[in-house]
Amino acid sequence: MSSSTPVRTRFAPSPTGYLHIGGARTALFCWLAARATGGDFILRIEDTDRERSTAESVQAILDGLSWLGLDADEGPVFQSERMDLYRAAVDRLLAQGDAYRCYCSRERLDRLRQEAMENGDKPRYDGYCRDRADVPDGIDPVIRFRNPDAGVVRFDDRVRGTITVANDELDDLVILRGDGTPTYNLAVVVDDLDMAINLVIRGDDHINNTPRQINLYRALGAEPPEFAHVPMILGDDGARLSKRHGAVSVLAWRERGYLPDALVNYLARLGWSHGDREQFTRDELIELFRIEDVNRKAARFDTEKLDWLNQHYLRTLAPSRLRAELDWHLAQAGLDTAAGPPAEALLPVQAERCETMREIVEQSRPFFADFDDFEPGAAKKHLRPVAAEPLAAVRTALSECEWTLDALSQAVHATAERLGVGMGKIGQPLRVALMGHGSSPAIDQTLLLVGRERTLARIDGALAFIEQRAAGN
RNA sequence: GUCCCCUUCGUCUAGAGGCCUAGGACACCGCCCUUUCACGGCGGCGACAGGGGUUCGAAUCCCCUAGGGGACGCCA
Repeated sequence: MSSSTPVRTRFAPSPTGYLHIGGARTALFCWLAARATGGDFILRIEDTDRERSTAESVQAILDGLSWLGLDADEGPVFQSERMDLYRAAVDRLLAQGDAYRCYCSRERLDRLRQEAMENGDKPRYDGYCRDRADVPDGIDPVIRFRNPDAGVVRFDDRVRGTITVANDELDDLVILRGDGTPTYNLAVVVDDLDMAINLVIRGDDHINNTPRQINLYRALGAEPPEFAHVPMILGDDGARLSKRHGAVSVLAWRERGYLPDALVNYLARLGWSHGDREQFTRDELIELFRIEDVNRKAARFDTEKLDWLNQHYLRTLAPSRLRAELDWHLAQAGLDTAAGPPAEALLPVQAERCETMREIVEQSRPFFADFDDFEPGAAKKHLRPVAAEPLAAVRTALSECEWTLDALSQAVHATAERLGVGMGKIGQPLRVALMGHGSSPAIDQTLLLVGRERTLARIDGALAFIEQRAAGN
């Protein structure tokens, strides 16, 4: 298979939790590999384990993928609905003598494992039931695959290179449980075959399963597809990603105010690169992505770099593309958008100074609702008696001012000039009066967004605060 | 323990024998810009895990050591 052959691949999560960051990146690589070659990206839900699979998890995975914009060409296909296929494969293996019933108890298997460990061996099934003649009563046997005894399994991983494993390292794996449901290794092989997958892209924790699966493919009379094992993502402390790291779910990053385009760019760049470039649009990724350019080392998730990318997209993406996220966050924050400036006015001024959508909304709160108190530090520094005169003066100027950016800017500057004070003496007190704290967009922008009525009322409030505090002292 | 795999600045990475006194990005530190927070501009700090080979020449090839990870389920 050349690097330009259309890739037919799949993302196959098991619905036992949310779509986490590592799974999302695997999905992204699958999607990119398919899109880059004009191939197909298929979603398959691996829910053969009925105990752990839940409908909520399926939905969470779908939601996560959809938010990221990773659309599937086929699926979701549910393994739980394809049992006939797996049983047919098992029957075939049984008939061929490549599989057999195993009646060993779990106790015996545990003992075997324990003994092997103690002897410094790799724990594996000893093949006790391989040629067993008697059929014990009252036991639902499992079906095991008869793994070849000799030789080696070799495959050329598209990212790892050649990997070789001796067959005597492999044991006879269970392919059908006692309850008649297939296990992972059987189901993947049967499905990938049935779906005509030609490139399996998955986490490198599956490298060890691959030789067994290759043996299964051959027993089923088929050549295995190609494989590409991508490295995993670690937490910022270098440890395997877990709940302990906070946001492992993709959707949790949405809540924190990150953009799908930023996360996609960041995830793509984690383990993949194209020269010195850092920023890629989706189309550029599709154009430049090649699975063999993925590197082999597990990478740490670095929120600070994501922050940088997120701000980049906040500043450069077309407003139409940002609007859905903005509205979602505005709603999340519980702001009454009718009580403030139009939402589209926020982005151009806030994106320059915020790294996340959530921050934009939080920083914009005073444009939509009144605040309760002045931030103590800012008030102490800027709402002092000396600020009263400039504030009163600027209030007068503003009350007569046309509410446009130019006019507002001029009104403030003219007031400063008339009083013979620097902008710092008037801009900061005004800012604190309007926002409750000392940071906001440029003062004219701030005035425009706060609006005339609120501006005048808040200056009055600040004036009263100054007076009250002076009296108190 | 056994097998498989990994190892360039704090982090993500470029690098496929000479272009490397190892490049970029994030972070960090200065300076500049600036009415705030930011943006931006300029500059700085900072790495080839260690040891042996091969070669005229190695971050790049080979071996060993060390460190790290993964797998070893009737989980996926």
